Amino acid sequence: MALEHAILVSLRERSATGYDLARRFDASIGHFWSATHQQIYKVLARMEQAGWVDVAHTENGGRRGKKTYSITSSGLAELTRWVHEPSTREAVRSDFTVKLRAGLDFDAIRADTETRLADHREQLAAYETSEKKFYPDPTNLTANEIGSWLALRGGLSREKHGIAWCEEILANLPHSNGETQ
Amino acid sequence: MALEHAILVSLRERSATGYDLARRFDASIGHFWSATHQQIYKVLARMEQAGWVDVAHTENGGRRGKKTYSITSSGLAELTRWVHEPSTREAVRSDFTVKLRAGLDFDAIRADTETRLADHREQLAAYETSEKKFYPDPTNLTANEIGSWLALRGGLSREKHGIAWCEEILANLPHSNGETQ
DNA sequence: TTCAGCATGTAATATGTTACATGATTAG
DNA sequence: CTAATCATGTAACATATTACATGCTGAA
Repeated sequence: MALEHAILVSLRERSATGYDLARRFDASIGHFWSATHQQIYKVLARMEQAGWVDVAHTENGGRRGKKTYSITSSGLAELTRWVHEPSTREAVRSDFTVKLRAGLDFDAIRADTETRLADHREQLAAYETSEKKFYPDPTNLTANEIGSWLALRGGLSREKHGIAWCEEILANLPHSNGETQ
Repeated sequence: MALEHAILVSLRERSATGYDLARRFDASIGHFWSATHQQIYKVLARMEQAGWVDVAHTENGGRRGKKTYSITSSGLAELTRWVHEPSTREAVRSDFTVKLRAGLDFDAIRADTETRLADHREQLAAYETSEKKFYPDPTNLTANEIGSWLALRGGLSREKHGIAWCEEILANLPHSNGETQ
């Protein structure tokens, strides 16, 4: 139910094509909501029907024109309504933890954990760079910036937790030859 | 793709009916993989077709008998195969963060954050109780227990991160009267 | 001219949620 | 007898993934 709302948040920052949105979902917004371009196009069509977004067509001779979407007042009203709903608990689905819990091949888990640890470190470094670049003085933010900064802080915290957990796993996992039953 | 595998892990610990599994997914396994009974029944039927589980019917005069599922050697082979696959990055989908990023009504976000903070604290306390009860001496675990203990440690870490982030939000969120644009 | 990036989508499939439905057993 | 828990499912709908498909533009 929330891809719509993530798109509205993004369009409120700047109008965009479906393609632009897909790129944003690969980068900034993707840090807390993931979506593919196929899903985005489907949802945009639905949102247009609902009147939450307007479309500006750019005809360019060729067959298919570019479509630039922007948020309408009705879209903003919907976003505001939704922000007032208490948020649902996120469903936890971690296949990594299922694998860990299986206790079936600690060498495979170890390798997997090392990959994840490297990922987390890379992501943490990217967030730290973003924070320095966009929020060098967090004591002095506009109302608009605070939400984005706190979202970024959540990402930083999440990666740090992920790193600490991976390190704990690596420190405690015994070595094995395949099955450990 | 992993509900099957979460079920296999659970059945490997002890055979169960769909109903039993649903309860486990509300409790222990649910801490890292959530599923409803409807979804579990659908997937169990598919797993039976695939030969990953066996069914023992308990006829009890009445119309519908109880079905007790247990893992087969083929199911264990599949689980082992899957554990060796590198795990996929979990798709992040946090509607709370989308709301935060929207920057639209900090009082609503504050209330939401307080609810989440209370949830996280409750969950952390539950994990801490579990740890004391089931793993009083973590330096002395069997191979089988280590995976479960590390999964629990991940839960503890996740809740601690959640608490710290909520506290940071509450400390930094300004007060507002509705729209803050 | 070829390849990367821009730009839009359809189709098939998989997965998950919500609402609805049934009936047995057990504890108060 | 009545309510909770045990136990199994169907149906409709919503959401997301994967594979496929098309065509333009600009740089090397």
